Amino acid sequence: MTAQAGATASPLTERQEARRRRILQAGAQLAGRGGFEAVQMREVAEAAGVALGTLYRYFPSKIHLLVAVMQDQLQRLRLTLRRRPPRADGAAQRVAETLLRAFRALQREPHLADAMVRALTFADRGVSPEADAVSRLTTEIILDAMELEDPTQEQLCVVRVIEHTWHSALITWLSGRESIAQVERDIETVCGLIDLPADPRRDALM
Amino acid sequence: MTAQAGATASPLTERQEARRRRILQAGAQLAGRGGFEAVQMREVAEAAGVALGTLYRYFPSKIHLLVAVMQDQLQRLRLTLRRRPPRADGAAQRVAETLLRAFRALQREPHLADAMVRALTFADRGVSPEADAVSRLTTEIILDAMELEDPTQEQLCVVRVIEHTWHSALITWLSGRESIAQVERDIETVCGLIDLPADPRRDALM
DNA sequence: CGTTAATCTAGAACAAGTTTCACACTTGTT
DNA sequence: AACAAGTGTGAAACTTGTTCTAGATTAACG
Repeated sequence: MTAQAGATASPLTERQEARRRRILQAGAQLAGRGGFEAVQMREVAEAAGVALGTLYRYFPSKIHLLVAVMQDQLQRLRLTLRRRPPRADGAAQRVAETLLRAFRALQREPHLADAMVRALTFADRGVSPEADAVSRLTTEIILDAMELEDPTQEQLCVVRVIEHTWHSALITWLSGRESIAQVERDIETVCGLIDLPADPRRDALM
Repeated sequence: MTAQAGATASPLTERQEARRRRILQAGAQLAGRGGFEAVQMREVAEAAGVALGTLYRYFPSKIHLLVAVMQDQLQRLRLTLRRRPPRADGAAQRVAETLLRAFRALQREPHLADAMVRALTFADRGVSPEADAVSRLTTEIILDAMELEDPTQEQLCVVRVIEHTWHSALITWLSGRESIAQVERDIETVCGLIDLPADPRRDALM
């Protein structure tokens, strides 16, 4: 349990910030070729110019490292989306467009996608905080697309289901069990939940 | 690539069938305590009374083994469901009831669930056929609950999305990021897709 | 039976994630 | 400047999945 894990820990000197960034970059680069298994901790350490022990001080496991890479990529995606938001009408359309755009981006780097998504779904309780950060980021990206200020419980639940579908569809695509077209249709299908007419329980909770 | 992998390979003698069964049982038992990481191949081999090399001849990796365990459990679940099918009215309700029942069963063996689900989502292209078998079984269980003879493309797509949600929700529950109640609501929410009227084409997304 | 191929066993060896240790380097404090 | 605490380094060790090898056992077949 190192201190750096949380965002609120000791503020990291400049050199440390640089090291962290070099490590993330090395990880992403190795992941970009070869995927999950090509990210070998010894190689990451060497490529980043740090000792193995140092790598483990910054990221206590390979999973932590790759989840952090994913967080990084998601933040980047979010900026891109802020600059060029989806313009379709209807929340469902905009969410679908957003995820399909993200999917297309991942198709350009399938190995990187493999490493990140496999790490995320393999993460166990020890990586909860970091995996949760990724989940929150994803949620925010979807809520941004919905242009929703104050989501209800039901809406949050729908967003969760969309996220589930997103992650699991990526997994099946990456493992060659589902085609790109199928993933796209899955995404469109699950986005249909957004427009689902109110069911009885909704009134009670609003 | 051993021959036994496919179901159509050489028919396995009685002793071999018994060995295979001992291995699966040993795997399930170790998984039942300790989860994924407690399933150590040396221990599985010892508990099953076979040499390590033999274990690897029957199951070419730990992932293969655990996916096979999952297949076994799913077949068992299916028999149970055949004997006592869900009786709610409405396909959506019956599917939800089925999955909630399965979820409750998994809650009784969370470690086993952990091992199986983690193995399934971690499976890469090399385990495609086996993972696909699990997927087909799950699909059939859901279709059984829907009491559907001849599913349309759209219905199959909805079933896929339900499966995605099911797997990913289990993952988040197992890693402590989502509560039992949330998983239950996710399942009920995604089952809402079943009753959704077939929607008009929309492919002008970019 | 005897032979031959396949299978099984025991155990060593290898690979990659993780831990540990002894030592050097920074950094903040007085 | 001196020192204490924390941080980084390099290398070795440890763990567990996986592979390999040499010999014993089994099964199939003449």
